[in-house]
Amino acid sequence: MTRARVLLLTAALGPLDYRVPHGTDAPLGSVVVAPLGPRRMGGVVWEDESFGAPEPVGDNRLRNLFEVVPVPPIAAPLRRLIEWTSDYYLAPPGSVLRMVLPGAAFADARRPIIEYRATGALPARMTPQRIVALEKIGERQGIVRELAAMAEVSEAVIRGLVQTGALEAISVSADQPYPEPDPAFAPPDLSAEQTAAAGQLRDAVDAAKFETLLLDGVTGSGKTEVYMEAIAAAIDAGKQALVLLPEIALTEPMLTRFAARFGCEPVAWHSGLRSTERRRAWHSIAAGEAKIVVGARSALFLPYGNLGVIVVDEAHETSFKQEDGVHYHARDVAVMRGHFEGLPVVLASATPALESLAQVEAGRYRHIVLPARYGGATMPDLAAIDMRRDPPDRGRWLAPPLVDALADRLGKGEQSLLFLNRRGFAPLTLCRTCGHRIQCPNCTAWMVEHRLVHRLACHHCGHVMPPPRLCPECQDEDSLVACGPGVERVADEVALRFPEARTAIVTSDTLWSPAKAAEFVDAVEAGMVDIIIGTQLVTKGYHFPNLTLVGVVDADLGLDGGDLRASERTFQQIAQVAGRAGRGVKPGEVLIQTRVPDAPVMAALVANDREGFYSAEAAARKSAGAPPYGRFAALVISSEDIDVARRVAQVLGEQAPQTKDLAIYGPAPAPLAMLRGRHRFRLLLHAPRSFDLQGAIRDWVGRVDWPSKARLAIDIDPYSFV
DNA sequence: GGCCCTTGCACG
DNA sequence: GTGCAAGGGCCT
Repeated sequence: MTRARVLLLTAALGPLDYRVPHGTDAPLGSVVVAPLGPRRMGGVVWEDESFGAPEPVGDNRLRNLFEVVPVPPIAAPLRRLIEWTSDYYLAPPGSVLRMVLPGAAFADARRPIIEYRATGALPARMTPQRIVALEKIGERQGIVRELAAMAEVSEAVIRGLVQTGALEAISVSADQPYPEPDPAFAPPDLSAEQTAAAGQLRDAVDAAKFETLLLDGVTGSGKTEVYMEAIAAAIDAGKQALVLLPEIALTEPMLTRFAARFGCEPVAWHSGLRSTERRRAWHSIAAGEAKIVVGARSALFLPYGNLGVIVVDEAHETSFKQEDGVHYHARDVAVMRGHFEGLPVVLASATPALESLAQVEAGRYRHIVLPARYGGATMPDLAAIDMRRDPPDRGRWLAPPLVDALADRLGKGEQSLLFLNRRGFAPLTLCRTCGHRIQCPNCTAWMVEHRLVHRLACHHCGHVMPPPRLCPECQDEDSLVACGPGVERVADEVALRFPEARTAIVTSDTLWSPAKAAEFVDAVEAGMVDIIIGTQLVTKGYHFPNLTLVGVVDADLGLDGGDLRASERTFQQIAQVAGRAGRGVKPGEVLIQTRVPDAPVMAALVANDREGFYSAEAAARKSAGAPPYGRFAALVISSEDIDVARRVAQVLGEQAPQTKDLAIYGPAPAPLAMLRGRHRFRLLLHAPRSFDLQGAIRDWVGRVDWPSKARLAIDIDPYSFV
């Protein structure tokens, strides 16, 4: 009789033993479906020695596996990566496995899926819901659930439209192959420096050995063209290439750039895919057929059949750190994947993370530098506007020098970008009469006014409400005032000052789909936009040659909050957005509005002194024992019942390990004391690099018994301190 | 005694 | 995660 130990797709369980039915073959790594109580559950056949080698269960308790799923087995290096991730981030292995095997893995790729799209025929009975639904769906297609989500109506409305013939069924095949990218399609015209860098990357890919390469080039130096050569080398060798991007919004323009270089679009992987696309992509990736995959961090765990290189673009971006579920950092796990799979990992950035530079210094990463912009473009001029000396008018946000500069560009027909990392119209609504501030009922956060859609919204839980006319506290009429600026308010000011200017607001609210993102790029490239007002969404990736002025509306915004990376993040964000200016023949100018022009980070930006900033920041981190020279972990205890959360946090605090090297702060209410209706208490751990932080946490948490109403989230190497 | 709700635990 | 059984409270 054959047994198989199976890691199931559930967070609650370790590996369980099953019987392999006669005539079935289930080698290590096989993807299987197993019985679990009354349910069927997916899993992977695993080594007996893993997860502390639990005792095998008696033969009499074994149940038969239901089936071995006809997909390629999960290879040993990926199994090791799953174990490592689970171990390092103290996450259940089943949760990590979920990222390797999403539902799409179990869907039969050969079976077509029925999607629906509008026929243009209108139903005899038109209801308001039906009108809205058809309008929102437009030309798009999808399964019933997706269309209902798109149209923000119930599935019944969609089914009704199918009944009346307003939507027609189309059978979509999920196993059509993707077109093959051609490495020789449009080889780029590289500068000498780019050629040298590309050569190093190509050699690393050809060597097919683990190595981490930090591709460090100023904004506009053509890093993308360089790493595309590494990808070409992988394809030449018959292998796959993975490119990780920090945001979904960047994938669409990147697909276009890849199509220009390789003759066809690569395969995209991100949370916005429809189920048919997801199924097709997963199976093609697992089969080793999808040659280039461009995706968000979740693409990192997919079971590539034949991976040759991983590129992490904008590798300094903190959005690579997952903040819920498994708290992994995709940049760090990418390096581990390279280690287990024996392949090179390229980290590309104009403003590398201090962590990456420390690895270069330690001799673990190879440093490849592109010091100059491509095609003779010069770096923009940066200057600070001292908001204490040159304040904007009352109730305005743009200082006179910035207004003058905008007027100048408008006169010359050049484009400008105003950067403010704040969505909506105003971050706070206040009652002038009683001082009441409108807060989210579920979170310790203010409701943010979004005037374009006439709503107040919580940016943490998504709660929305219409803006009240009366103060909810004192019932006074028309006493509520908006405090502080968001991008919409800056756009209002621009419209007031320059009524003739054509503006575009760019945030996740306005660029919520790939199509919208493409529309925006087209409009700017066609010269249909004079002034872009945007959040961090516009700091990266875009190349608009006619954009010559960047205004940073509030450079100090990221500095408060006591985050250990606040200075680094501010430097990176402003250097990145500054990099949008002067990418063509016309030189760029960057004006930074700040109240603290003497702060080291502002001074370094203006003096274009990256080295100085990094070495001062590194010294400060070193003396504080902060990352990358020391380590943090956060334990967040949460419950809907504040007393339960407080009590559990208390008990956990009392049981804390007492070790010389480990400092424990708290428990204290987390900075975001309530989130999505759950009260939160936090313990912050700080230790030197050499300390076994995970081991200590494992022992500690294991000693405390846990009431079912309280939840514990463990965040190793946290990036968010709320 | 019977019914409902909560809690704890097994699930191989 | 989810289903089930046991335990406790409370109504009839």
